[in-house]
Amino acid sequence: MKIRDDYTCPLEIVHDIIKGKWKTIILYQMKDGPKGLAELEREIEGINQKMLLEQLRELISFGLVEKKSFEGYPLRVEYSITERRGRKMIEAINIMQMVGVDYMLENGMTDALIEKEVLSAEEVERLMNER
Amino acid sequence: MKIRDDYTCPLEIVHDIIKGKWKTIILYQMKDGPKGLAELEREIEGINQKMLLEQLRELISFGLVEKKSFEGYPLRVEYSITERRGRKMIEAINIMQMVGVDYMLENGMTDALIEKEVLSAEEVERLMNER
DNA sequence: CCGTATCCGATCCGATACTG
DNA sequence: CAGTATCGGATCGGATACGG
Repeated sequence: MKIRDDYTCPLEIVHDIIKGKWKTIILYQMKDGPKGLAELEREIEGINQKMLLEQLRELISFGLVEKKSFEGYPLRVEYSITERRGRKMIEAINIMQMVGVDYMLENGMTDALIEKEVLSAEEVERLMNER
Repeated sequence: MKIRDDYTCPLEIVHDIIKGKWKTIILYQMKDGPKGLAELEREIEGINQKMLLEQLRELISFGLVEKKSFEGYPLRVEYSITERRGRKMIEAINIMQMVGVDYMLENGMTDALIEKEVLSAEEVERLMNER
């Protein structure tokens, strides 16, 4: 990943930070605590190891994720959100999650939300009534 | 832009909604009121008309932007943030803007922030002290 | 379980030319 | 001022194979 030095505005940097299909999802998955690599790969539907490592490396280089390695076997590595910038980005991702949910509610994708356990049937019900 | 129907989570949709180099910047530029096309093109450094129209079309199709055309000459069109989903996304973008600023402060890009009038010299000073 | 390397099609995006 | 069409290089992302 090339780090440029001619950014014209902060949002251009943020785009570099979270661009790609997986970055926000990876961050969101780590919001409740450190995760191992295999764990992330299991929990994120459709990702493969190459993409996961690639994106994690970039997130680390931008100071949103920290990596901690443990010696000995079995090998263990923990990836986690950084306290300052990572946490802040999670705030934004939480809002974006709401926007995505809103879109899904509007477009009759409620079943998917319940199946994937993003929301309970009751929560979907409540949100639909609020709209 | 292809609209898929097999999204596995809300954030995957959001990624489709704001992906690309320009979407967040375009939205941010409209946060204080409707904008014409030429106006946006002038204010967003580095964008060209083709990209602008392309991205606006996608933002409209996802319900984040509205377009209003006026009859007669000179031609006039207004693009604006939608009240529900667009406004919500602006909340997230505001936070992302802060993350970008934080990154710039940490990496000695303060001059750029002041030059582009993102922040005043005083605000930069204050934020640097907070860190 | 963790990480690296390569290949290759899909897409993104910038330049440019043209219309109402 | 607003919008469309096309072309080609750069980048992205999925599959797959291999090494610590």
